[in-house]
Amino acid sequence: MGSTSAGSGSADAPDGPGIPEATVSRLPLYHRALLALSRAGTRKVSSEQLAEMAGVNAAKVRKDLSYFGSYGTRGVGYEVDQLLEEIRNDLGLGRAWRCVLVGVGNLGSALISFAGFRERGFDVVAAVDVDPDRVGRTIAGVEVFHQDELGAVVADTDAAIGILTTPPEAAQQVADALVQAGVRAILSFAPTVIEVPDGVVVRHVDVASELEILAFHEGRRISPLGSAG
Amino acid sequence: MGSTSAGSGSADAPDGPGIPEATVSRLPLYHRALLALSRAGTRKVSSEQLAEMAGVNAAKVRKDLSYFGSYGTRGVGYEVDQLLEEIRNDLGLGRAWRCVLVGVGNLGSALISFAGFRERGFDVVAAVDVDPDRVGRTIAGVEVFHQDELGAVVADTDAAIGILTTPPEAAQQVADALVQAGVRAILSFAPTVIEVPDGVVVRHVDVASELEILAFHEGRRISPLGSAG
DNA sequence: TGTTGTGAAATTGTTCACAGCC
DNA sequence: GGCTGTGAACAATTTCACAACA
Repeated sequence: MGSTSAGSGSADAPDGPGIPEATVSRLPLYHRALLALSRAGTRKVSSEQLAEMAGVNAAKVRKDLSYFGSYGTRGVGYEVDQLLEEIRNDLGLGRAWRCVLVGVGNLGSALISFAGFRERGFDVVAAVDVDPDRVGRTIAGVEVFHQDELGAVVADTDAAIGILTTPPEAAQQVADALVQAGVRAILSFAPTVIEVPDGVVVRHVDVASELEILAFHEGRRISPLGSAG
Repeated sequence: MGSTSAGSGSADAPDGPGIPEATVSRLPLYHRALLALSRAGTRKVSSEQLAEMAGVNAAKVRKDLSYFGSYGTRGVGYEVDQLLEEIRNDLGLGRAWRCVLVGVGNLGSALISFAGFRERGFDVVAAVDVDPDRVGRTIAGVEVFHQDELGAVVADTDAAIGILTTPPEAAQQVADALVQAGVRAILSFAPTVIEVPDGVVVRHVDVASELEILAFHEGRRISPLGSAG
């Protein structure tokens, strides 16, 4: 997951023989849990507790963490701040990540205003749109430029991540422009497939698909099917 | 899952020995592709073409579809409208799904206003919030009630799906209230683990986690690591 | 001929269970 | 005694490759 993923799913990652993708997708859960523990002043945590907080099981926690080395103490557990630091480093959260958002509609605006990003180290440093009514505005301190200037905006801000919140028809050409501008990580909310060159990572968030998956399960509950045709 | 996922992930599904979860998560992709083909007037499609449109490979398409029976013709391909109808039924999209949204902040408001839901058969029929300033308002035709009335709102609207867009601190108690009210499918945007009884399906959309996963890959590109400590 | 449907193989991910260590 | 780290067993998923068949 892709995913999945959240509904998620992603293109090939250029990581060679490194960390399993399933493990990578759980690192943010561990990170979040450790952050809460650290803020609460907790010093030690067992794989069992961490698993509970992350909503997975303890064996998975230990296996996942083992890919990064041995950070625990047998008979004791993990030192919260040390493990947090390790995962922060693995996730590359020691720095602030600059993001450019493309498509300032309802969702795009909401994402710009969403404080949770900055807290976690992701700064939306600029936005672009094609609509002249939106260009020139400032949303939550983020200036909106014209989409034609995307290349210059990426270059000026040195953004590493593109957030794609356009309608699906525009998504591919925006992705092309982002890649052209040097962006190699894209988070797309557009419900369409995006083709990118090797080395560029795309992750998808598709809310309607998530609802459809829920509907699938809900529909099964009501009429279990089993035989048809 | 990749993404997902983008970031996704879900609780146990109550489906018995039915369709693999990985297959279920791809049905919306096929649905979307088939819808586009149907609208374009295309009558037949091969697993190869469908795979291209859905961003997967052909073997996967054939295997996935085979769980639902034989809808293709050897040497020819699949009949677009017939397959579309089949997947519509499987996903339970023949009907409109009523959704209640909890938490009318930036994201919640944006989701209410997002027309894409209704197009795909998901109606947000009511919203609730704890903030007195928000209660009583109407957003894109959707009335906002007080969260204390959640049970009554669910009962009155007969909503089957809950959309959870509260801050993480409130997520668990809202989920409890939704379950209490009879909702058995929840789409949560809150970055926290949610516990629900067996039979209730939760899917998570966690945007910050998706960004962290992108950051992980991006960080690896720059400094491949390989040896530490 | 061209494409599906599907067993079998390969790969990836999860869980078990226990040796090793604090 | 308790908990990590991990090889081995198991399960899920993907991919291969080809027989079946319109």
